[in-house]
Amino acid sequence: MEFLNVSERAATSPELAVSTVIFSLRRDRGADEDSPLRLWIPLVRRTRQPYRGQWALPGGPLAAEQSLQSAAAENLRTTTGLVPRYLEQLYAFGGTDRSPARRVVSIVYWALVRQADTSGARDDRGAPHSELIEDPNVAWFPVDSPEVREQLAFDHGRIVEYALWRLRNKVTYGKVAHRLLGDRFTLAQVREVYEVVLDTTLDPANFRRQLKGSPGLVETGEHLHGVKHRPPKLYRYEDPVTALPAPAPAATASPQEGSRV
Amino acid sequence: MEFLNVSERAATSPELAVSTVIFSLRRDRGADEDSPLRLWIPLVRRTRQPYRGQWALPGGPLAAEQSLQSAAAENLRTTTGLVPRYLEQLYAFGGTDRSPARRVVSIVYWALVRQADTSGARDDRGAPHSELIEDPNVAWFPVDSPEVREQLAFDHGRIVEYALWRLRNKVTYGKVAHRLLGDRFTLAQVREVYEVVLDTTLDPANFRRQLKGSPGLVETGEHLHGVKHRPPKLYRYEDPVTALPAPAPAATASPQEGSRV
DNA sequence: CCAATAGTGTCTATAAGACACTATAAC
DNA sequence: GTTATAGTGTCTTATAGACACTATTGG
Repeated sequence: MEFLNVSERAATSPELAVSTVIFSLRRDRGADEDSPLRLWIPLVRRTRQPYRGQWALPGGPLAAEQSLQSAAAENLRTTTGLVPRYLEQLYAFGGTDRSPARRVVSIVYWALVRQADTSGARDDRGAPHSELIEDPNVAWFPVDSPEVREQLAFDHGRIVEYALWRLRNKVTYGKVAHRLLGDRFTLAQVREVYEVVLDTTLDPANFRRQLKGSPGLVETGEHLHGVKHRPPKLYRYEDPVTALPAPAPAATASPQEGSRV
Repeated sequence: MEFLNVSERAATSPELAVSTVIFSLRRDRGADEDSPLRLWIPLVRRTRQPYRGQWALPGGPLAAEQSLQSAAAENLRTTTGLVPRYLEQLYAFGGTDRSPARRVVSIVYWALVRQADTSGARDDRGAPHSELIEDPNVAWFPVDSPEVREQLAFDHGRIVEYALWRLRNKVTYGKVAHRLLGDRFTLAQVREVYEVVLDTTLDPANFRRQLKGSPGLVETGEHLHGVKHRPPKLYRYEDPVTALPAPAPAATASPQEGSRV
């Protein structure tokens, strides 16, 4: 019942790991403009037992002097070569039967990276999208693919499912959708993110009105050209330093997270 | 980058502890019916360094084969002799500077226990409320007392603040208020819980309408007597087995929690 | 011109809040 | 009877959704 008085029991305490569910938007490889946009996550192939050869979330043990969030960011950088546009703690998974090997408690984060940035790794057919990272044991999969839904190591399938639920919630009630886009975006692009994430269709007129009412969204004065119809306005989000999102828990829903790193 | 491949680094991994913020409603000790209802939490006085003599959240190291949730429930039982009416994971706190001694990652839960049940310990003036637990190092404090807001060990003050924010959120959007009451309750009692937790006043008529529209709430057919006005109806919540709250993440906002243990 | 999407206006259904009103107990 | 709270009815206002309509580009 003593708090932090733990040294004498250290040997019996479970191991601690940090993993990250990283979401990004991509079109199928045909890459024609009309192919549907989907949510993808990067996975790492396990090279040891248990679950050797199966895909798992990027993660690893927590180093002695590393904060949880920076460990998650490092998962991301190591796997994708990228920096997160959004990073938030998801949950601590601590069931005693999570692994057939030694017991591990996993603190899981979830992250958003922008569309174009996903080019840093190979997709599931092994074709590299760029030269950034060439690890054959890293690949991107659609979240609704059989590999993700049925084949993941450990309890990672359930973890992804929960992360997806959380993402949908945040998109609905918060304003994280644009973190999957570039700095400047049209309202239609934001709507498409909503539609992909929530797997639904939204009325363009009503969506526009609602989004334009949200604080921090400003017109850039620029327009997107090259489309075969009226050129839409480009928007951005105000620098969060200007419109500070409230200190500590209040609006963030987590004490120190929700950062645009 | 390997998941669960941690044995060789075990010695450098931080220690793992579980703590619990336990909320209950009580009136001030005068106990006359008119004294205001407030939120209280139990604290444990530290008997060792660091922060020796100061109050801290109940908690301790995670045993090797214990689940996170059962560790939290055990915090609760050991401190208060009670079983939680609601128990949910709050957050994993893992800053490297949380303790002047060895680094500890704390997975924190929050719990609700019912009003009458808080009699199992002493209050801050040392007067025991029952014979259940007689530990002089355990006491209940109002969450808005200086001891809780300014004097807690480690980062526990911020943790309580965040737990309070989460409680307010859950009360607003979810239906946990009745977990602070007995099995049968009047709508006015539920409203009082809302008012205490959210620190506001609510229109009785509108609150009633809103609550009666919530699923699972049923009349017992009984009335509360002994009041000096029209006797209010008593309600209860339907057995959650009958009205199952949805499998897994969906409605719960957490994968395995939100339980009425 | 047409096709396609951007962007506006407006009607409706629903829900939240304000608040008047009736009902039933203790005294 | 009075007082106090239980419980109902109803009006106003804000908001979400449906959907018609105009605007501006490429071809």
